Amino acid sequence: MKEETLNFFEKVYEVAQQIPYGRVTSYGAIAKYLGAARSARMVGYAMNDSSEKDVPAHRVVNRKGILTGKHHFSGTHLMQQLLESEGLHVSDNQIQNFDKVFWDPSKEL
DNA sequence: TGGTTGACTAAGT
DNA sequence: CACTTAGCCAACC
Repeated sequence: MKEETLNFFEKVYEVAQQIPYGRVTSYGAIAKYLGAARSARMVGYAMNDSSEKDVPAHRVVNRKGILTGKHHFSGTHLMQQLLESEGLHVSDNQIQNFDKVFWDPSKEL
């Protein structure tokens, strides 16, 4: 057995890792998929450990498509660069065509 | 056990 | 349309 926490956070990582390339989702969408729609804050909080996980945290933004968590990344624009590397368009910390690239786990899964 | 925290969201001003 | 306030809930100390 792994020493994984087996808690809410683990679920977040599971879903985040399933985000397809070139797509993004919101904290609330993940939280909702986990059955805790009102725990969107927990999702972001969980992403704090994403550094040690294989979680593409850069694909997770708030519901407006803004890179709210970019501040937690190593570089200032690392998160934006990662998204642009996936073919996304980011401007002023906000993902362009957010509704086009939005990936809802509740619908896709 | 209880209080603080936080990468959110919705509603109000 | 932009900023402020309040509600939310699980993890952490």
